[in-house]
Amino acid sequence: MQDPNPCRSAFNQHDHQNCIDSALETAKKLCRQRSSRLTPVRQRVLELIWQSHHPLGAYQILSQLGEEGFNSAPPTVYRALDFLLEHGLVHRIASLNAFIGCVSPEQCHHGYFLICRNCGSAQEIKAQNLSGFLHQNAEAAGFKIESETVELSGLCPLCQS
Amino acid sequence: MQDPNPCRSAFNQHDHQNCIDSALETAKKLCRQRSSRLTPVRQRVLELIWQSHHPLGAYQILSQLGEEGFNSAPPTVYRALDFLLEHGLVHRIASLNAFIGCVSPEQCHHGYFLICRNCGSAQEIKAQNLSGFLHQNAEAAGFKIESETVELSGLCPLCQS
DNA sequence: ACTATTTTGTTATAACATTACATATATTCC
DNA sequence: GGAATATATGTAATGTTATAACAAAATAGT
Repeated sequence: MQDPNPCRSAFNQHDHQNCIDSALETAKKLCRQRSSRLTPVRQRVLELIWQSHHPLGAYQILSQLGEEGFNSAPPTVYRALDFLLEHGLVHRIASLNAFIGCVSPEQCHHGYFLICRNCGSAQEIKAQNLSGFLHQNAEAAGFKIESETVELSGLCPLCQS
Repeated sequence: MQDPNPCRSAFNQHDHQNCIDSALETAKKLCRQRSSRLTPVRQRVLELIWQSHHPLGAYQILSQLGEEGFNSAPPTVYRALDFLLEHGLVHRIASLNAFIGCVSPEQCHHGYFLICRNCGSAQEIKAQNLSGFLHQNAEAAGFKIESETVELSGLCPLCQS
């Protein structure tokens, strides 16, 4: 299956506008399919998140919304984020209390992340067999995994030099 | 190498007092070796954390300290936690904003966790090859991992039935 | 147009964490 | 032992992240 979103390269130069456009198109398509409403605030929050390679905090998003004339009370942004999370359009990064766009909202329900501690950029990775490996280990303890949080912090290629 | 702490079974019955005692002895030994001071507050925080199989939030710990006559302003507990974290005696679980004892403070610098969404208990697991696997995947992206957050949420054996 | 559902506005507050500066307690070295 | 230094704690205020509760508005289905 082909990935709909080219953005697997937060650490490399690329035309990110493509990623944003692609993410929005996918979001619209999914919401149409599910007859969910991608309202103006929700769409704008998704755009703001995609425009950055740094995971964005809720209050960063909120202040942007405020500048653009949207309502800027916390529930506004948290509701939009809840919606986007439920639809798998964004991920929450627990170790940062921040949000990042999901590169394959049609399939994945978890995300594995590389997070640069120096420049703050983050990239979702595929790690094909990881889920199976984790489930295997959990099974040994009789545990049934429902959601996976894998956040790897360190130095991105650029920040190593 | 033998594990100094028997507590690898938050989801099973066992004499947890042994785990607590063992953790405290190890902590004292490590601090002696490093000429760090395991002061009364620090030790009490470590005990409180070990007494629970549920990861404890900072403010839960704080209110316990308060009841016992310790100072109960936030910095008190956060300082103690910082100390314990630095020495690898406890882990922070990012997805819960909570803290849990480390079962092998002499070796491990990361922790992999199974967290029951129903009863709230959490268990650290070994997952031998996981770190290597993660590093391999990161390397493919030119990324250098420094710390690993792996938190697996789901149902523990007891809560599945 | 009427009704039910969903979404948004608004106010307040809960939960988690840090800053800054003062005070006290240990440790070191003479 | 006593002064100087380093480490740890006390205290007040504030910063940051997230939710609760209820009212109003917009939308969808009939």
